[in-house]
Amino acid sequence: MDVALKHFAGEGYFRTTISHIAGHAGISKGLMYNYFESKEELLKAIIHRSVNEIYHLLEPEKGGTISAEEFESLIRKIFRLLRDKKEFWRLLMQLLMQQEVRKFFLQAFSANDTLLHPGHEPGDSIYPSQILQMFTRYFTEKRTRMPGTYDPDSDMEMFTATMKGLAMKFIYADDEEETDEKLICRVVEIYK
Amino acid sequence: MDVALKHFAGEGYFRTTISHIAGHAGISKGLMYNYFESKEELLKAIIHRSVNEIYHLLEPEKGGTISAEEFESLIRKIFRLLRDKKEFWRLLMQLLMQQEVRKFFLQAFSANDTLLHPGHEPGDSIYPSQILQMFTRYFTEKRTRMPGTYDPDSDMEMFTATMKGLAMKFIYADDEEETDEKLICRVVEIYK
Amino acid sequence: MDVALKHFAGEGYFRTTISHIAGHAGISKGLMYNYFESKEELLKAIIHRSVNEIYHLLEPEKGGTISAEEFESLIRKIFRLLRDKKEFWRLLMQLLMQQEVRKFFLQAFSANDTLLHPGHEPGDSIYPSQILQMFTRYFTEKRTRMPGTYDPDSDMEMFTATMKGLAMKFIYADDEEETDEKLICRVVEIYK
Amino acid sequence: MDVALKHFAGEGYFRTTISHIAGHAGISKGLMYNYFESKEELLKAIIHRSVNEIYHLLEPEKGGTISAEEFESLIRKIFRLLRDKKEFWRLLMQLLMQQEVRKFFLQAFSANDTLLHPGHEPGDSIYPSQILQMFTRYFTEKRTRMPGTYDPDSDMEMFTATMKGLAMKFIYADDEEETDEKLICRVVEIYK
DNA sequence: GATGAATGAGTATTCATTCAT
DNA sequence: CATGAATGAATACTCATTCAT
Repeated sequence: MDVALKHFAGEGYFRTTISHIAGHAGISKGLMYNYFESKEELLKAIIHRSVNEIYHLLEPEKGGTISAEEFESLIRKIFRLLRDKKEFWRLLMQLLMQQEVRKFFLQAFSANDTLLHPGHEPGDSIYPSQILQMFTRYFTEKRTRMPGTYDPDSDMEMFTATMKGLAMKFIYADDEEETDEKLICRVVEIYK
Repeated sequence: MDVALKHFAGEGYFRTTISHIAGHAGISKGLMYNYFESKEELLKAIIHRSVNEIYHLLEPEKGGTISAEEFESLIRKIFRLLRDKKEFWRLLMQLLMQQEVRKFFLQAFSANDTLLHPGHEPGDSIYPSQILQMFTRYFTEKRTRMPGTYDPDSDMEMFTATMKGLAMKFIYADDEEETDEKLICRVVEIYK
Repeated sequence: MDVALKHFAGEGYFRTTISHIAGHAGISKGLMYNYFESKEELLKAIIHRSVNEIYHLLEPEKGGTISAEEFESLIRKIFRLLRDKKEFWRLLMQLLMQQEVRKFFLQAFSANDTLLHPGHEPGDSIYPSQILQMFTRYFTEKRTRMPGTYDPDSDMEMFTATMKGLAMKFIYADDEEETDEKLICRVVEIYK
Repeated sequence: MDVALKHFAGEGYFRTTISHIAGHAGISKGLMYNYFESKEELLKAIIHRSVNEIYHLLEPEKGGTISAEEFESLIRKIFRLLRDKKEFWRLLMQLLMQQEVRKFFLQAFSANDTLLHPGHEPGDSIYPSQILQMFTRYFTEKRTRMPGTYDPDSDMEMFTATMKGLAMKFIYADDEEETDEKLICRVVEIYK
């Protein structure tokens, strides 16, 4: 699965052949099919695993509202996740480029879905949408601290966009730059 | 080329077959090869065309420094470009998901390259990097207006990230939302 | 289709590879897939064709009751069909050895089915069951000619069995024996 | 072997995988190869066993000529055999659909062959051809009882065909019908 | 005896590409 | 300009068979 993820992320799911993966993994083509019923099943298994890991790491964030400190720590956690699972995010981005897949994920995104929540009881785990709601709530409550013309919706949108842009930057950075720290600080500074 | 772009963008370059394109375009498979030497040539032709169109639209922006008004109009131009060429950007994003392609574009990005500058004499046209340099210059000069702790580099990074995030949002929006205006205003407001 | 039928009938559907058929037909493997979507589709096309031919030959037999002369001519027609389409019958027998296929054909046998009646309007063509019914009627009416202990049901069963046994003999006869004439005469003599 | 026979007979020898048999037999794939050298060996073992059983049941019939009573009892024995070993006959039929196999069996049929006479000394056991010869003799001698135009050869052929047809009927009957009795009586009545 | 991980030759199928017409 | 028949290399997948444990 590690070898497969690496190649799926690098060359793309379709361009990567089972033979190629098997070869690089040091096993035979046939053995691949002892473990995974098909190429697609292999892909799903990889996604399952990564999604599971990510959810376990984000699980503590569950719960309701967050303080400014928690906001900062959550953002740092997210960026760490982007770095540590670079290959998975690259694969995911690539898959999301396909209309069909995009639709599927959009649907699975907010609901209790077995693909995104494998092995969990409904209600047990954290959903992507929960993270988003947390931020929405955070910006809404921020208004009480910052009266005046402050607009939570607009802030949420800008924050989301900036996070996405930075995510792209981090995911596709080839080297292990340390300069990101400044950017993370900047995000926290602006949106905290 | 229109039909091809549509399907490349929607289902992906690899999943789209020449037969499929020909069928939807109402011509025979064979005729495709009268116009384009190969599937890859077709892809390049599509990219050429779109890049050309985009460069023509951005050409006036060439030249040195820009005023605050020009900054706003440039941003609006960019967002218009994202909207109008949605399918091309989707295709481009998808291609950039492949390491190999990414490397190629990264190299072609800053230099005078035939792929990105087809039919143009070297020096004739605008380069992606020129647009970026323009923004860099804009934020550097902004310091003269905003003395104090203002950091141009950091602003440039945040601006770039936000723009990327918004670009993603606009490119993959399925419907023709009009609500974007508020976001564009916000960007201008923050970074102008 | 002729080459395919020959090999399907001889070596069996599963043991016959597409490559083998293509090779013997003097065309490439790929071209096979221009004509038939899959191996199974090829099989179906072959069956369609033969079934069609057979139905056209039996069509005049349609209609209600038959005289003793018609009985004899029908039997002769059937034996001619067995001889002329030997390969098709071998293929069919072979397919019917599979439970699954047997079930399918049993169902399609008595009803208006597109597999067995391709290109025909419902009611237009003759059904296998119609031939059987014809014989049943024939034996029933025979009682009026042969009063006493004569049992039409039993005669029908014995006749059917004998016909099946002779069919097997004819279908799997390797050489073109002419000695069959005597047997056909015997059947007519006994059951007429 | 029982499990294998069942699946070979139902789905076909080629479509039945070793894994499938092993799984249904509750043992591992590997263990199969401790017992049988190959899939083909397994097939042969199954045939050996069944052929042996059948021969043991028919052994008493050996010897020269038979009376009318023995004729009837032999026929009943044959039908019982068809019923009791349904699955084996289905498998055999299926194998005989292949030219190659047909040739092989045709040759083994009349001679002393290890496949058909496993564990027996030459001359020890009964051969299929002996049964046929017995019937031939029976019909020949019948002429002494029925002088006139009676033709033993023709009777033998019709009898064989009818038996084959009935055999097919019995082998492929899904349910355990009891109505066959009437048919058996009819055969005896006609050919005795 | 028993397992199941491992192999590799084989098979159906796809699809970009060519080319005679 | 236009067609579509034809090709063949590539690819996912299957399955009988082996073998270390």
